[in-house]
Amino acid sequence: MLYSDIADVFDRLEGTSSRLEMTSIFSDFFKGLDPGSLRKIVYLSQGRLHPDFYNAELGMADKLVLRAISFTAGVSESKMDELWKKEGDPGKIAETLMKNRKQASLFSEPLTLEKVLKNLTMIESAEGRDSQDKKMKLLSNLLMDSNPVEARYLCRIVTGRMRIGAGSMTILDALAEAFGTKEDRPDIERGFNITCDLGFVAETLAIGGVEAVKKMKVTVGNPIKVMLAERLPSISLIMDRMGGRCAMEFKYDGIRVQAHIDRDSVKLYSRRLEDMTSNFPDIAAELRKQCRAERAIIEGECVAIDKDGNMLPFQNVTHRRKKHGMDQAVEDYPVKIFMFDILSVDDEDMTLRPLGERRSKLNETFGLSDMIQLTTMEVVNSPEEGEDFFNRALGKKCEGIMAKSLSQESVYRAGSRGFLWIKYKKDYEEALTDSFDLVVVGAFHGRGKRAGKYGALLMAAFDDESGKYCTVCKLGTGFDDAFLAGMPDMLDEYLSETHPSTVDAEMIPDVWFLPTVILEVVAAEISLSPIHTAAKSIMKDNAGLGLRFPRFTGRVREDKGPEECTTVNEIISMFEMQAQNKA
DNA sequence: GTACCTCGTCCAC
DNA sequence: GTCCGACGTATTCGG
DNA sequence: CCGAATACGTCGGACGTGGACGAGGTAC
Repeated sequence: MLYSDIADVFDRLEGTSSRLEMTSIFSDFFKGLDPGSLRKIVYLSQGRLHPDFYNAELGMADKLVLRAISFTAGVSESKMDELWKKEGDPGKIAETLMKNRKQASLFSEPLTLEKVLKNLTMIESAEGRDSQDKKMKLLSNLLMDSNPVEARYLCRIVTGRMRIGAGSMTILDALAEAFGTKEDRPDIERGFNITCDLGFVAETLAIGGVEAVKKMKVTVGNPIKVMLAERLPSISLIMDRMGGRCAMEFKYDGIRVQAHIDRDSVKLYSRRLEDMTSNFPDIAAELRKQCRAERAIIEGECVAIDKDGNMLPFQNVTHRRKKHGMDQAVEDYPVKIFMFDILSVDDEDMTLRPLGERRSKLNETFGLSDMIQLTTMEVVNSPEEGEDFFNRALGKKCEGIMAKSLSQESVYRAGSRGFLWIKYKKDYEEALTDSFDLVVVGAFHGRGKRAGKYGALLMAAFDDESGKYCTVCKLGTGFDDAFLAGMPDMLDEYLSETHPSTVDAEMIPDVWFLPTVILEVVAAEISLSPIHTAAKSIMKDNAGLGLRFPRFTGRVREDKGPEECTTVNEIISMFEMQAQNKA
């Protein structure tokens, strides 16, 4: 099969923003494919070579792809750099350079799907000495034989950013249209949610039709798409939405784990279905010990604790995400798991049962211990009770709460975000959270749909002692299109050719500004930062303070001069306050 | 050759 | 993780 | 009563901090 046929379809998809049209483009294309190719093409259309959970990556992203393009087209690194800043998309750059080249290579053969897959697979498996060069040349080898459109999507497949506007949900629509009817769509989606393998679902449909997909079962050992929660900005809105009554649960600040217990083997999967068994061997063993069923799938949150069993901030549990020296990490960073759901017990699918039933099943299936606990959960009947519960959650160092519907329809909706579960954190309510007035000291060029604009800003607080502006975060979300478009007008008059002497920064932006413009920023919390310079080495050696989940509130503080912005001292006291509240 | 640092990539949130 | 915008569909409004 | 306007949910794609790790470079 010719790769150009596939690239042309991607090109047509990118040309429309209508999901209905994308669906029919995909579905027409799918119908003509043999099942094996279909499977591979479905992966490619998502910028992948395998399903999400596949345990190997290409190890090639923007920078390495740019190197491959520059090697292929014979363009200097500095020219590449300039193009990268302007275009914000390696695919576009490759396309343009392929258009401009004088002559396609003389003996070039048309690229086939097989050839593309072969090289991509080799890129994936290259490792060790000179592997970066090898990866680069394997991609270059493909680009050499590409026409401009083919080159665009080769680069995008490798970086995993297809930018065709069609994600897995659109593919599922198309699969239903191609191999079934609209009524089959829920069954097909469920097939995806319990296998997590879009290509496999496509292949199964093409071979055995909807009947074959309906036969797919929740299986211990195969990760299931996790259920996600919607957000709402206040407890009372949540209670309205829930019809005045719901279950509330502490929302722990750790890593979500889906545990598959099967006789003597236990597998742990992350939210994005990566295998994390080796990272929490203690949890895996203890779950087996406490599980009274032969087989089960449960979900919980793994949280780091101190020696007294008190919960620690998120940063601690991330030390468990390592490959080497796990034994030491298990000792140094003890954890607990708080279980909150059960998806299967002894081969009985629990996902379609209502929440209450699942919770009782969870209770009766597991014994508890220091390491294995249940999330704190209560039935809440009014906003006041909800507020009270929320405050108790914060007191226990939780991030906030999850509200869960108690209706009979409250099933485990694998793979979807909906109002059956609603999360609430303190920083969702602006009145409850501290905001920061930070000065813009630099900017980064945007990528993709922000190409040619500033994609993010470098933000700083004022340090009265040194008289310098110290960085605390980048800021790249909360901007609407108008603000994004107006940024150059607002900022460019303060452009500085060099790193301003008044700015203390280790992170180097694409452009510098003289500290002038102040924006209001909210964040979830303040964390120790290895890169930001505010309060450097004051709280901890070689660490500064940074913001977690920073976003723009939409307010430009034109009323304030730069020296009136939030100070480093204020951030230090907020950080101390935050640590105190949690102790 | 080794020890250490930087850069890029990936993934948890 | 947060956030914004486009689309599609359901619901309400107005002639 | 029907077409137009509005409201709402879904989906996709921008962007954030921080830790770990592998590759590659450099200094000794």
